This record gives sequence, structure tokens and C-alpha cells, in this order.
Amino acid sequence: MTATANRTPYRYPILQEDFDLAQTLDCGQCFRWNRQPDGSYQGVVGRHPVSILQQADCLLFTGENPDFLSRQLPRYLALDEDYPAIRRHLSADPTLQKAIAYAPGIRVLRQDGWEALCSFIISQNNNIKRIKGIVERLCQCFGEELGGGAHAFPTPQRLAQASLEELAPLRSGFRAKYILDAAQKVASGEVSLEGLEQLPLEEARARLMEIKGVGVKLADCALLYGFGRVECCPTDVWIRRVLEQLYPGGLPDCALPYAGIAQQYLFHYSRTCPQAVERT
DNA sequence: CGCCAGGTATGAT
DNA sequence: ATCATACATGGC
Repeated sequence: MTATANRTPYRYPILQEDFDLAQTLDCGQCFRWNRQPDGSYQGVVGRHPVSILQQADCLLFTGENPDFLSRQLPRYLALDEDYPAIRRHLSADPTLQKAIAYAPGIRVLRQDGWEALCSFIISQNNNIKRIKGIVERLCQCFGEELGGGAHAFPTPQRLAQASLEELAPLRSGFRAKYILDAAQKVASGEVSLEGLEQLPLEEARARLMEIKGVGVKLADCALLYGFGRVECCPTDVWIRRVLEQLYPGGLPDCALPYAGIAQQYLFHYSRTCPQAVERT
């Protein structure tokens, strides 16, 4: 029995026909969704345990709060963005066109800023499988109980009260001290996450990098996934390879306003189809 | 068992 | 500035 069992789903018609839930939730941008045997995805968005199932022409949202399902969840999934237009824009570049054609259903989610920051702190020098395990234990140990065994992502205030020893069960290794530093600085207001959406990119990035263990890449991940900065392009080893081999002069101009979205298509393409990105 | 993982801090050239 | 190395833990 789970928190999302035995409820009438909210039916959300898919207007952008190429939207793909699995591509979106399994392309390495989020760490709290679990695919069920029936193909649905269970996760927690904010304080809401939800289940999502994609059908031919609609998404079925299941959860306790109908208002959240109908108003907030579509926004989380970026279903209010005109992706067909963005993709047409990016497809002016032939390589991007190929990467997009490979998984056109990807959307860059609008995640919570603190959750994105904290999750990507955990991601450094780590693999996705283990990142998900650590995030899961983090929520179990410190997140608000939401019923049915689900937990919210822990608040910075809660984590700021924890000690390094209390984080030991997470087995997050050397990242534990970074998690604590982030929680303490955010909770105290020393690093404010308010208004990060509007700040010039360099300033927003510099603010996040005041946290120990947060460099350019992690700051950019937080900005893209947690603060809606789609022009921001996190550059990890995979994207660095793509840039070196395919875009030595940087991304083409058509990609710049949506560099972060272009990055997500290229990331997924280069990881799941590496030979396509190798030098010929 | 050894190599590697959506990097960063640190100390050495 | 640029470069090498350590870092915790476990997936494969």
C-alpha cells in the first residue's frame, strides 16, 4: 500500500505529442523517480508523493492533492514550455538535430532549487546508481514523513542541525561535509537562494560557489535544474568531450539561449550512443 | 580485484 | 595560471 494507491488519477492531455516521460525522468537530471513494473513512475515533488503514468494521449497523475496535480505538476514537467519551438530552434544545427531526434521527448524539469543543489553536490565524482541511493537515504533519514513511507527532501534547516556523524548512515563519503556546509549556509541566509532566478548568471554562480564543494559545474547544474536558467550549460566530462570533438569553437549561436536544454539532449545522446560522438 | 564515477580542493610547478 | 592528486564508497 502506497500513498498514491487507490486514487482516481488526474488526466492530463498531452498536447506536445513527442513528450516522453521515461526519457525525461531517466536522462540523468533527477534522482528521486522510480520506475514501477507497470511503467509508471513514483516520486516526490515538494511535499507531494505522486505517481505518473504515460498513456498514448495523456498523462495520468496520481496523488492526494488534485490542485497540485493539475496546476504544479505540469509545470514541474515543463509541459508549459513550447518545446516544439525550442527544438526547431536548436535543430538549425545538424548535430543538435541528431541528438534531439534520438530522444525528442526529453524535457528539462523545474526542480526545487535546494534539492537540485544538494543532489548535485552528491553527484560529484559519483555514479548515478549510487547518487540515487544516497539521496534516498538522505530523504529517509532527514526528510519529512509524508505517509506511505514517502519522505520529502530534507530542508536546509533540518540538515543544518545534523552533525557529520549523523550523516554517516548516508555513506556519502567526502561529500557529507559539503552537504552540511550547504545546509548551514543556506539555512543561515549566508548564501541566499532567493532571487537567484533573476541574478546575472555570473553573480548567481558566484553565490552558489561560496559553498564548499560547489564548483562551476555544480553551480550550473543547480541553476539549470533548480532555478530555471535554461541558458546555463553545465559542463561535465561527457559534455566536455562533445564540445572538444564536435564544437571546438563552442556551441552554435542558435543554441545559446537554450544552452542548458541543448546540453541535456547532447548529454543523453553521448552517454547512450557514444560512438555517434566519437571523432571520425 | 581494479578501474571508474554528471568534480572540487589543495598543493606543486 | 595550469596540472596532478586525494577524496569515500561501491557499481560493474
